[in-house]
Amino acid sequence: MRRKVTLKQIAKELDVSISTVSKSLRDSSEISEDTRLKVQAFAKLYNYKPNLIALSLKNKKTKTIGIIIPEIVHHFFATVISGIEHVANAKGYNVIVTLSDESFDKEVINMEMLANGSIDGFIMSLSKETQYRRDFHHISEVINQGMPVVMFDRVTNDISCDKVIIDDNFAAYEAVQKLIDADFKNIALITTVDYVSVGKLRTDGYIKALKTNDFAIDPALIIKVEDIDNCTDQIEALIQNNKIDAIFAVNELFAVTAIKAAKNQGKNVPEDIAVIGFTDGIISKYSSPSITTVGQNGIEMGNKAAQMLIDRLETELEEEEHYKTEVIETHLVIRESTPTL
Amino acid sequence: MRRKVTLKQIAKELDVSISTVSKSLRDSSEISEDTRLKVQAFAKLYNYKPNLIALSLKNKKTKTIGIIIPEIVHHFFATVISGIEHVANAKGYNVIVTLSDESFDKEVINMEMLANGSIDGFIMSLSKETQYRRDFHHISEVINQGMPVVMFDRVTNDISCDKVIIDDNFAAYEAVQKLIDADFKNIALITTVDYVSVGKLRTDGYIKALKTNDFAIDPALIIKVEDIDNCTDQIEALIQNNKIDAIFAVNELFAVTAIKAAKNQGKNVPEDIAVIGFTDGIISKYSSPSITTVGQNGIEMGNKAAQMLIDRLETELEEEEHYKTEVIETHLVIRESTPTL
DNA sequence: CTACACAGCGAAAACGTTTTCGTGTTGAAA
DNA sequence: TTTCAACACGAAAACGTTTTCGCTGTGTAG
Repeated sequence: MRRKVTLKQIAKELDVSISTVSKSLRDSSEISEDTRLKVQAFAKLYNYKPNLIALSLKNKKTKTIGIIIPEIVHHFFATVISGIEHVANAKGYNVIVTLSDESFDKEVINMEMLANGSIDGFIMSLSKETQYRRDFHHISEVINQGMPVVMFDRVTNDISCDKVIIDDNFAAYEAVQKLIDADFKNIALITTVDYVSVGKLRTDGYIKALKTNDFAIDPALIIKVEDIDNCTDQIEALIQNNKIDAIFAVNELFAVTAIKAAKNQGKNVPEDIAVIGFTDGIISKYSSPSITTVGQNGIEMGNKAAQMLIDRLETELEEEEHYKTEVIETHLVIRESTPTL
Repeated sequence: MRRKVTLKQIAKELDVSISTVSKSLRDSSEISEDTRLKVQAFAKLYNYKPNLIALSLKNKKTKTIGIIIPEIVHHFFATVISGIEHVANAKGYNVIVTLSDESFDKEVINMEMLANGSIDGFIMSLSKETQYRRDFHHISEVINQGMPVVMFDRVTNDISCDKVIIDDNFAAYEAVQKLIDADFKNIALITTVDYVSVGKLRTDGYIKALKTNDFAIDPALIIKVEDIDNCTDQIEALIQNNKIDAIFAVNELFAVTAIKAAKNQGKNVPEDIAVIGFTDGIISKYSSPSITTVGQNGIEMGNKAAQMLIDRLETELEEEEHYKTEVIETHLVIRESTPTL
């Protein structure tokens, strides 16, 4: 077992000083060609690689980005990580991932953990509980210490920092408008509880679309799901309502569950009920019928977020503040769960 | 902007030595209660937290686990990460995730990157290209430097280290046997190219089941998909074969694609063709019909892998070698794509 | 009164780098 | 022969910790 070799060991072996070794490896002109080549050869032989921890300590830069997301098993978050990782890697950064499990406490703990030197900046999406409690002190604290933060998707106005979002409200509005244009009259909404920021925004978009077209808002056509893991009953109950000819769901899961519920009740999608979902993930693509949905490009969000964070890290000169909010374009992905619109 | 406070600053402020501050904060008995309380109060006020990078350098332990996987947008890998992250977190470890994108070079680069001090040990699953080239020097090198490695799912016999796998061969065998028991006679196989280790093992399991039951191996019933992103045509062609009454697919994607292809050709699942897939992910659950599949518990694999790695890290005393291979139980998840078996 | 134990604290090394600032040697110019 | 520049290298500081060891002063026992 050959343990990793250090500058000190090379120095000792070649009977020169540590400085000489370091300089040789960095091709400093201070060192004679003789010594330089000798050192480099030796270093190559022993496969010397600088210790990144030591470098981090010295440079006060870790070249590492910390990510905090609610869940990694959600396809959308996985795509965002993928997006972040790719641009980070291209720029020489690593990525530490931690999960909040939608819990405020875990979010705080992980954040404090990473803030103590492990990373140069954060990219994060708020946990449900954090959004519910509206307690963001951990985030402002980190920002106050001079560590940049980029928030994506689930963001808050209470913190000023760089953000990457989609226009949830408008995207929902557009989707519902499509349904209205296709002459659907009784469009139901399956959404989340209001404190989930994106859920609320999408709900607002739905309402806006109805109002714009002078449709009445019928509470019987709207359900707000509390527990996403047990939404089936609630959704089945909704679909009992025979008035409904279309459904807008604020995520894939609600959409596919609605389709299954409809089938169970002998209703065909899209003939009897049209369905539009939100998020173009695995489910929408492989469901039968496949689901028309609002595509939010997770990869692109990740790319953008990483880009913004790294930009801020590498220009850190001045311009604190002057935060930007990037809006990623969405687009309706037309599939089989809607008739040709 | 209040930057993070260090021992040195506290020492200066209170006019004591750095050692005194450090000892006070660690409740050393060397320090008088007076000084101790004074220091602790000050530290709390300024929210002192030790710099983890400095600690890592000093202790030669980072309390961080490096993960290298081919892709994060695969649900299975996401669940494994989730499993790893949870036990790692519970034990005070962080998790760095890097992606190989199925590329040998990226796998090597990321591995070397992380090996230079950033982490205490690896958990990894081989990229396709690495499996194809059978070049594992980067891994043996890391192990040689005394850094423990745990491989999961896509492993190789060429490297001896701790491993977490499922019994792919047996699981496939069992699944196919179920189909045979249910009196299916012409069972097709949709698998990957042979160098993908788990694909090969599952293929072998299929063949074993057929042979055990004195079924002929019909090459016309077996396809090996090269490009997973463009498997549709190949699969549709297979299903043209009207002999086929059942299909065993080595992953979810092949299974769902087969079902769609069957539908397109007017064949009903499971009435005309039964389908069993592999991996119990999102697709199997939400597809219509939902898919009977071999469940491999990613969370559990992640848990186990993290457990094994941390065990090895924290007993590092001796017992190099003595590597274990843990086999995680699989189970057939019965759903709608097979008739009641 | 002497010796000694012990409490309380600080200096310094160590982890592995990079970089600034000397310092000694050589050769050439004056 | 003296002076000075250039060259080649080393010492040491710095990043932020923890820990070992040594030092000083006080109090107590002999």
